[in-house]
Amino acid sequence: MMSKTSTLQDVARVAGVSTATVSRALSHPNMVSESTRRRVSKAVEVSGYRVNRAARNLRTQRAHSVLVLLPDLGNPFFSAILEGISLNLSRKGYSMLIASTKQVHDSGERLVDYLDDARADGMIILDGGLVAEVIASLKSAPQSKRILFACEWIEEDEFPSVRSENRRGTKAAVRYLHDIGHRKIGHVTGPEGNVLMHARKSAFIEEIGALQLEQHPEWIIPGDFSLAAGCLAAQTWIALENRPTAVFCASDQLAMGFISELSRRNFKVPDDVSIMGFDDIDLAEQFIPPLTSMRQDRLLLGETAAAMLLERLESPEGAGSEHAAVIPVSLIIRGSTAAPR
Amino acid sequence: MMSKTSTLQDVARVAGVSTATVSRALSHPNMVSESTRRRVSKAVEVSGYRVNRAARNLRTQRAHSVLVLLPDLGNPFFSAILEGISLNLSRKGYSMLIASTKQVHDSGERLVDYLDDARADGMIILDGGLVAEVIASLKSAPQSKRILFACEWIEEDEFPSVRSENRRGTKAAVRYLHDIGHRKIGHVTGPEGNVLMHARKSAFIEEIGALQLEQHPEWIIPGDFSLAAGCLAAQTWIALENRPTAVFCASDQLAMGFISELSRRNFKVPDDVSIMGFDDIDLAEQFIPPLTSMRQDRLLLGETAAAMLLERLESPEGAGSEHAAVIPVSLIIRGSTAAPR
DNA sequence: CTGAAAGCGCTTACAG
DNA sequence: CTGAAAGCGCTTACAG
Repeated sequence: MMSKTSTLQDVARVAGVSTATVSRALSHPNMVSESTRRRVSKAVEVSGYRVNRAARNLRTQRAHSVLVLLPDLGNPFFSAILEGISLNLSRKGYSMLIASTKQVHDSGERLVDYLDDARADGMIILDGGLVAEVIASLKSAPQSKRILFACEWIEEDEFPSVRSENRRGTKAAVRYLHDIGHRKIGHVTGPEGNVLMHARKSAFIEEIGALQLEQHPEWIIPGDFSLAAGCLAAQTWIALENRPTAVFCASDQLAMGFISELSRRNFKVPDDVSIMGFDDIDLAEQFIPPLTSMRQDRLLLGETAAAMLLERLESPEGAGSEHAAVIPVSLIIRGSTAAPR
Repeated sequence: MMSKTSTLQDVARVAGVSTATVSRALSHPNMVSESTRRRVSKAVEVSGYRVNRAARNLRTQRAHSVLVLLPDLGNPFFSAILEGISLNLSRKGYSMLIASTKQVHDSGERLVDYLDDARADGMIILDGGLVAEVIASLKSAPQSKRILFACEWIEEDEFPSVRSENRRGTKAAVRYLHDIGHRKIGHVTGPEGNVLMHARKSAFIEEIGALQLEQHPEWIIPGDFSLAAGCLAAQTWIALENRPTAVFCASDQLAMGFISELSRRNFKVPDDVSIMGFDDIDLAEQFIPPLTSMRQDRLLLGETAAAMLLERLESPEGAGSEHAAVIPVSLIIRGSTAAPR
């Protein structure tokens, strides 16, 4: 091992060939002879050579890295998605860059700068709530094909995306509650304006209609995915004269907040009301009572997002890869739901 | 805006100066005249110029990015730390690269490769559990000054680190339980071999000794920071003939698992036993009962780690920056602890 | 299968 | 204060 990292030149000298040959032996092994390949790899070992990525990136005009943009780095919901993304990126030799919408915005940077300045080849956006101005700039950018949305998306279906089965999952949740005997079913929604909130809420209403169940506007309680909103929603539920016997919450955090507040007010779940969530976060299983939920496969969602983006980046122009992938969700039945009394 | 990103050359042509001057106007504005500066910045605007990072990185021999290494990307405990790191990195124009120990290991990559191949200037390691072989390779590497541990660390104090007040926090926790009247205090530990586990456990034992409280080996229950381990620990506690009246858990997840299991077995917290955790994760406040905990300022921890690393990277060689920073913890008293009955 | 040479887009001594 | 020129470490037509 040398203390100064060695270059292609060093390897070439040791191997007694040109730098071109070393480069080929490393990147396109089948373009050189067997014996050359061996001498080069020996020389690489001896000198402890590592390719200099900055040089390679400059020469090949690729960054070999992808930016993942989160609405909020502090939100643990994304960690499994990141793991999936990272897994597939590293398999293909790409690095994963992380930034949060808020920080990028605060720093005055433009999002497309990451693409423009050769820091990243593409980006995966996990935030459907980008301000219109940013979206407009992304659309008009010549690099718009290097952008993919995951988990969330934006209304105009201009960018490819990967998402969970929000609508089917919601309908399956309602049907499940119906199947175990509930006829009065409420819903706590996500934040106003959010695409997931909208998908789940509209699917909820449709399924309630399809099952010809009672509909009351006050049974749809506005929330925002958070624990705190779940607590407030529980208070709203308690204050109702005519209460639903089951409540489908748009997220597990909502459901947990809802149950917490109920328990504080001496209501029992599922005896007094069945509560279920969406996501199946790690904690759902450990909650008291264990939470019935609609499981999102966040790891697979991340893996798929990375795979789709790389396919688009590496394929020559308009390779007919799919525009949207939908990841199946699955119903996980636990103790927070039961037949109405 | 052009469809092809423009280069320094383009800007120079528009501004009617040399590329050297454009470069200076951008990087060292006070090295050029006022009027030149203005013409250049106008030309930059017109051409939509963005510096090409790969070229700059190659030329300056810096990656302008830092690798953050996590034991497990799926673990939400780290998200706030990441946010802190990212905040300070982006302020200084650095990008944040993320990888997990497991993935790096699985892919057969060596950790130092990130430094060797010019992908990152330095790294922040959030995993004190690296295998000895990897640690040895890090130590012997010429780039060992570009590595910093955060949150966790490794026993031999060779690398600079940022950590929370694990020992003081633990002692303060025990003292608090003592202050409200407990004389029989137990502890659920983190995973065997973990540095945090060791720091907290040994501080626990010391403080129990200092307060001259009862000591029973079976009151120290082995765990591993997880919810599941907390459940098991509760079973162990239930099985004891002589039970502690308060239990200090080495993590909030442990405490939550402990309480969940107790509640399943019809024990009441804090009536039957006081339980407290360590970390003060978001959920602690919403738990039933709300969890008393020792709060770690994970955001500050991350910010400090980034600041220390950058200082070392940017300062000429052995700038006398501190070797270890310790982030204060604070006691958050909630409903899961009370005076013994 | 291999080598000489050009060039990716910057920054920075060096000279003026 | 400014410009011409070298060079960071690679990869890849091009020619043989």
